[in-house]
Amino acid sequence: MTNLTTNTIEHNIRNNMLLKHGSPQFIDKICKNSHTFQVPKNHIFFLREQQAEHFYIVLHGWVKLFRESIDGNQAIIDVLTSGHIFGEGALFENMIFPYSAEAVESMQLIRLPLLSLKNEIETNPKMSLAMLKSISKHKNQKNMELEHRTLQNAPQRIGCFLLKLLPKPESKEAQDIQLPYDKTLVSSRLGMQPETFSRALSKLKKEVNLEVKGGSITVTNVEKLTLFCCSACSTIFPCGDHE
Amino acid sequence: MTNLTTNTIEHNIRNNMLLKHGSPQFIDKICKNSHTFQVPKNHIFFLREQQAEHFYIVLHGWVKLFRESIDGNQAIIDVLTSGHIFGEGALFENMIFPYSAEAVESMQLIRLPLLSLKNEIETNPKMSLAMLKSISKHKNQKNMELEHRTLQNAPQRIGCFLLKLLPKPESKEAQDIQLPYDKTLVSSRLGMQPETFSRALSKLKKEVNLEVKGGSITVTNVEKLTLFCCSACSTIFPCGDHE
DNA sequence: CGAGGGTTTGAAGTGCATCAAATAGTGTGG
DNA sequence: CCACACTATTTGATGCACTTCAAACCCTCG
Repeated sequence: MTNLTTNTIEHNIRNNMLLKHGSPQFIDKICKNSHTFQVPKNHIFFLREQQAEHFYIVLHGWVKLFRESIDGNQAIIDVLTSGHIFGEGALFENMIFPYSAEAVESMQLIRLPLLSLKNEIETNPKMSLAMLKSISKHKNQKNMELEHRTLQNAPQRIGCFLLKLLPKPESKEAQDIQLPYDKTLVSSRLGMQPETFSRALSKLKKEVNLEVKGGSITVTNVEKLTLFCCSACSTIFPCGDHE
Repeated sequence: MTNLTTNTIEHNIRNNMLLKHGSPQFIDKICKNSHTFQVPKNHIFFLREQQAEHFYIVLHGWVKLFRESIDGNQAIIDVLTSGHIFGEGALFENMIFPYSAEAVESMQLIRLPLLSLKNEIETNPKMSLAMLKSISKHKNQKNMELEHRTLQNAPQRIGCFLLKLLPKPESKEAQDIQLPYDKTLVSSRLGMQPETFSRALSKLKKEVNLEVKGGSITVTNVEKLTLFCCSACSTIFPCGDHE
C-alpha cells in the first residue's frame, strides 16, 4: 500500500459523514485494516444473503445496490458514488448483506472491517448517535421515494431526479445537468422501463422547457420544473429527498 | 389519573420494544409525565410540519400516519395499533413531525414527552442501540414496501398483506383472517384505489382459493398464496416485512 | 325504515409495459 | 481513420393494469 493510498483512505474516512464521528483509536484501527481495490465494470462483488465481514466506501465510480426476485426481476435499492458508504446495514441484519452490490462502471472502493464499526457503535455514544442520524436520514429518503411512487407519475419522478442534480439548488437560474449514469439505470432507479423513461423525458422536456442532448440536460426554468414535480408531492423542492 | 390507568401505562411502557430498554429512572420519569387520552374517530391530532413535544403509544384502536400532497392526494406512511409507538421520528427531524396522524376509529393513546426520550437516547447507550435497531427495522420495511411496489402487482400486494395477518405464519394449514381496518384504508395502505382493491381481491380469491366474506377471509392454501405473492419478490414468506 | 358510508360492479380512459424494430453512440480491431 | 460489432436509446404498435367516473348494492345504525 503506497503512502498516497493511505492518505487517500484516511482522508475519505475522516470526511465521511458517519465515520468522522468515530474515536481516534477507531479511525486509526480501521485505517490500518483498510484496503482499496478496483472492481471491474458489471462485476457483482457481493450478494444479498451473503455473510458480511466488511463494509465499503466508494472512492471512484458508481455502485448499484439491488435485490432480485425469484422470477428474475430486480429492484434497485440505491446507486451510490464517491464518498458514500454501503454494506454497513448488515450490522442490523445479523451480519448478512440485505442487498447485492454491482459495479456500474469500473470502480474503486475502500474495504473496511464491519466488526470494528459494530464495536465502535456499541462503545462510543457519539458514534451510535451519528449512526442513528444516518439511518434515520436513509429511512426518510425511503419514505419520500415511496411517496413519489404513490403520488407522482413518470415525468414528475424524472423531474424530481433532475432537481436533485442541480448544481445550485437554491438558484432559479438556468442550469446544466449531466446525468450521472446511463439512462437505463436511471429509469430502473426510478422504477420504470427504459422506454417509459425516454418517452416521459420528452414529455417533461415539452412541459417545462428542457434542452436535452444525450445525457446533458439544461433546465431553463427551475421554477416551472419545481412546480411541475412538487405539486404532486407533500413538500416543495428542496425537499430533503437528497444525497 | 386512576391507579388502573397508571398500571396500564407502566405496563405498556415496560413492554414496548423500544422503551423497555430505558433506564429505571427514565421509565419512572416518563410514566410520571405520561397522559392517556381518547381520540375520536377521524380526528387529526397532529399535523406534519408541526412542532413536536410528545410521542405516543397506541393503547387501543388504529392510527393512520400520512402525508398530503400540494394538490390534495395522500400517501399513507403506516397504520398502527396497540403497543406501537409513533411520533418519535421527530427526534431526528429537528423536533418536527414528519407526517400527520389521524384516528382511524375512536382510539386511546398514551402521550409521552419527546425530550425525555431524546435525553435518554443521548445518555444511555443501551437506549440508543435499541433505537438503532428499531429504526433500522423500519427502514427495512420501507425497502420491502418499495420493492413490492416495484415488483408486485395489485393481487400480489394484497396477498402479501394477508400473509402478514396469518395467526400461525409458519403453519401450512387453512387459517382465518380478519381485515384489521376497512378495505378503503387497506387499499390506500397498499397504494391502490378501492375499486382496484376490490377487483384484485376477487382475482386473488380465484387464483389461490380464498373464501371472502366481508372482512373475514379464509386462506385455504397458504402455500399457494405464498407462491403466488413471493415469486415476484426477493424473499419468500415469511420475509421480514412485518410488524 | 331510511340515511350514509363502505363496497362492488360496469364502462371508458390513461399510463405504463411489452415487443419489435430502427437509430444513435461507443469502442474495437484492422 | 474507417468499418464493424455491440450497446444504449428512441420510436412505433399494441396490450394490460390500474384509474376514473358513475351507479348500484349492501350494511350498519340511529
